Amino acid sequence: MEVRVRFAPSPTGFLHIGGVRTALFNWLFARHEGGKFILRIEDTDKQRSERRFEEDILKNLEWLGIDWDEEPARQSERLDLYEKNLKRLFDEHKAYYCFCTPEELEDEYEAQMSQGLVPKYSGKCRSLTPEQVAMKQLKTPGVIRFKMRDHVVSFPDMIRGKVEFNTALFGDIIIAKSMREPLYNFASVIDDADMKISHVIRGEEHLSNTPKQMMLQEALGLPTPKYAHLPLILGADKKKLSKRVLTNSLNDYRAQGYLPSAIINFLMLLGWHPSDDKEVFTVPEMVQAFSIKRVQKAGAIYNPEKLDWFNSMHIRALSDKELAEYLKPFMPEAWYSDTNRLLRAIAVTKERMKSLADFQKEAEFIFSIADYPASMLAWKNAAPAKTLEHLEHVSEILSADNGTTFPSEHTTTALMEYAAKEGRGDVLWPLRVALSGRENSPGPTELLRILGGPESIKRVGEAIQKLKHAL
RNA sequence: GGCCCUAUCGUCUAGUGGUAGGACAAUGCCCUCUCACGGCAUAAACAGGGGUUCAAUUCCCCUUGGGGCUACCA
Repeated sequence: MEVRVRFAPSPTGFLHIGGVRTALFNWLFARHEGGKFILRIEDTDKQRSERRFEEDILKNLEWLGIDWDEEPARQSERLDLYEKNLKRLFDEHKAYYCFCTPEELEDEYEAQMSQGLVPKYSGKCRSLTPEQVAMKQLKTPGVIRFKMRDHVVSFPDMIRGKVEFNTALFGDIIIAKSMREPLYNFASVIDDADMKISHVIRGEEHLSNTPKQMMLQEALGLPTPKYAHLPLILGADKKKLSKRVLTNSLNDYRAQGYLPSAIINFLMLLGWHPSDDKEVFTVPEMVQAFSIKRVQKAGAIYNPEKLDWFNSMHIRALSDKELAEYLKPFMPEAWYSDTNRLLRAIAVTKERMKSLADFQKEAEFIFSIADYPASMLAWKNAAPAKTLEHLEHVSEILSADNGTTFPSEHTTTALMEYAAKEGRGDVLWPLRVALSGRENSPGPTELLRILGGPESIKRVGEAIQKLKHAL
């Protein structure tokens, strides 16, 4: 049997972390098995569905590298199919119209609860068909219910093992608002069958929908796919990361400088673990290693610090050139004009970045030095006059450099010998501050290499002037 | 309330019928002119109670904790 899975988001909000995780596990499963990954937009809720959210979902999946097979389907464009199946249910007396008002239902439920019963719809208007409804010309819109057969449904969940529900506790569920307004449980069942979905991999919040959907499958003579219910991703408060909250949108992660592969790597390890202790994966390695057997059962709390770590690991795994491409939106255009200088800047800041957004502040001084106080040039309690003397000597060494690449080995050696003689801190600290204008920066030799001879000599000269003014 | 799922360091987790390993975070030391990186080290967990067993973190039951569902959302 061909493996066909689907990701079926409802476009009622921006793509968020939880959605990505569901999509990811489906995608990894499909790619690992050599199957198909189908995208289905579940936009039956006309009030809340918006086209911009759908576009956001597609755009971000694409950005993450989660690619789909076949043209994405939209449920709002498949109403004929649902209507056909709804008619069939009516013909076979398995569905009926219900005109109870919410108030009536609430009264009924309360009465049941007061008797210690489980509240459920009793099915008092069980026989109305669409024709009768049309004839009656009722004013209230009504809903379509499915006659739930009392039955103990049990199914093997690929992650949890055997799961059992008693459908007698559900009552007759509402499957549509009208013949052309299907609801989730119904539309989803029809589509999974129509699209020949072999495995339904979804969040645990759907676990209790499964028996309802299986009863619908039974009533319509449709096959039952295999089910796998993923543990939920929880926030620090242990509540599920809700799609209705606007935080955790992928757009935010993208804007904050997270790499797609880092997000995917992080999410994969949230609820899944390989058989060894490997943690940092490339995407092909993830596809290769994934197995649904090793998915966790309990919910996992989302830990942003570990995401940062994955991001820094994935940033380092990139070549300088690749990183430059990713960095493009995170730097002023001017920085991009000198490719060689940019690449050198990236090389030296690469392992200092937790996110792409860090690049600008880490590399800023390379492109233009900020003003700094003369006092910053002195190492610890060194006398300004002494610091000046060191810098002047360093300037002489640098100016004498006539090698092809700066700094030449001769220059470096001279510098280090001088530093060894006069005290490393006393010489290297002022040089480094002169070159970077900052208390914290990469080392002086690295800086000389990034900046090149003329710029280095210029900056040291400026530092000397600063000291002279201060004296 | 009912139904269902679930339970190893703070967090993500490995693991086995013979008392626990990794990672992130934290702390300390080393490297070092600073920061970052790196290296080394420390602290840190089997929710509780019953069984089964020579032996239980591991198997079973109960309790407790956490979560999900209980929509004319998905």
